[in-house]
Amino acid sequence: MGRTATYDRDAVLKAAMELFWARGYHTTSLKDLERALDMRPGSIYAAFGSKEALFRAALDRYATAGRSALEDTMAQASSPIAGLAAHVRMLGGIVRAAAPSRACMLVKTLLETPEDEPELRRSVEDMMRQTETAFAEAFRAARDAGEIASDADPERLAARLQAAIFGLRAYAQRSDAADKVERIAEDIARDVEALRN
Amino acid sequence: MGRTATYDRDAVLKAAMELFWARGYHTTSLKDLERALDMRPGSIYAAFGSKEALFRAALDRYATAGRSALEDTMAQASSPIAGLAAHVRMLGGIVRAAAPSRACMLVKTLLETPEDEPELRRSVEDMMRQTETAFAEAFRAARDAGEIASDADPERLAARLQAAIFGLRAYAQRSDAADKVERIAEDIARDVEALRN
DNA sequence: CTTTTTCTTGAGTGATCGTTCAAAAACGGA
DNA sequence: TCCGTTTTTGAACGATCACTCAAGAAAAAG
Repeated sequence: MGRTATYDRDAVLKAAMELFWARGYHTTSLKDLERALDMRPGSIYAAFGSKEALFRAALDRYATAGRSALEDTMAQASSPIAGLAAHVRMLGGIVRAAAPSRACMLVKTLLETPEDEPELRRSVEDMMRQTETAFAEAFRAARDAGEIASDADPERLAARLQAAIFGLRAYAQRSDAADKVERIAEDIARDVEALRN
Repeated sequence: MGRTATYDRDAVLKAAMELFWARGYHTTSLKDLERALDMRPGSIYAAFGSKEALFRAALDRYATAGRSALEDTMAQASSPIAGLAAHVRMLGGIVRAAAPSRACMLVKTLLETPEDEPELRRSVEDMMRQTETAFAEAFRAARDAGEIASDADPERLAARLQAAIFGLRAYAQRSDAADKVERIAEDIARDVEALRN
């Protein structure tokens, strides 16, 4: 059956994701990837096809992990609003965590992707929309359960929350933001909770 | 006195700013700049020294223009809070305006600058701090004038507002965000106004 | 007009980019 | 052990990167 691969595909994808998340797409060279993945160019191309395809796979892994983290938080929470608030507070902890970057990889990609890369652009926006839709569903559930006002607009609240999170995490990228980020996250979380009847 | 330069330095800087703002630092090549500035590499290097130096000059121009726009808005407003709210609403109009990008150039730069470019990073963060300080001064003036609560924390409010604006403009970079951005801006503006006594 | 000074031009530099591919290495099956 | 298959390796490729500099062009000074 031929030689068996020596690498763990998911571990490699994770390493690629962490490197791309930290450095962005254009500032990450194949040399950087060879080092981080401990693979030679031929193997990388046999496994993933191209730098851009690898990036997309890494980005997809990032978005999927983020969504499942949100799902877990929501499942553990006592109510939709409590879940969303807990999610925001968790994000406020990024300044203490040792993550590759404090900014969101989707936002970083959106901002560094000019309009001449339409496929990548569309992928990123799709992934953002999926998370925003999850927010909207939570707000809708909260409304239907009577937790928030019956005339609340789930889509509008979801867009606002996503924009607030984008800002929180972009702000967190500043090296002098450590103490302020948790306060901002707390403020956003309380705004969400303030929607309650 | 020798040959006189054929270009207008400020017009060139403006064109460079617009190109860098739209495409980011790493995705803008010298070929792109030659086209946008209508200058050959020798002239560009004689005038600005390096691609990075030109970028920094363009970034500085961007930040200065943004600050003076804020000052103008504040000067025209009937009160500090009214000025800040007007500023946010003006930013909500970026989706209709024909700007090089809807995202903030400072945020784009912060997110695409890895930690191995410390000087550029520090410049960007300094410029962000200047704007945040302007926000804080407005909130302090509002507090001292009795427009908002006497126990309000100007620095905290300023950090929160800046994060909200970062998020608004990052969100606005999405191609499907047109109708939502103005609503989000309106929400942020009303939050600012809601601080009033 | 001639000289002097400054600016502009654009071909060319070495380095690095993403990518390819022939050869070598490592496995399973017979 | 030998074969067939698959993976890994790393040198090499053309393209492009930021950047340089000798030569030409244009202005001011004499």
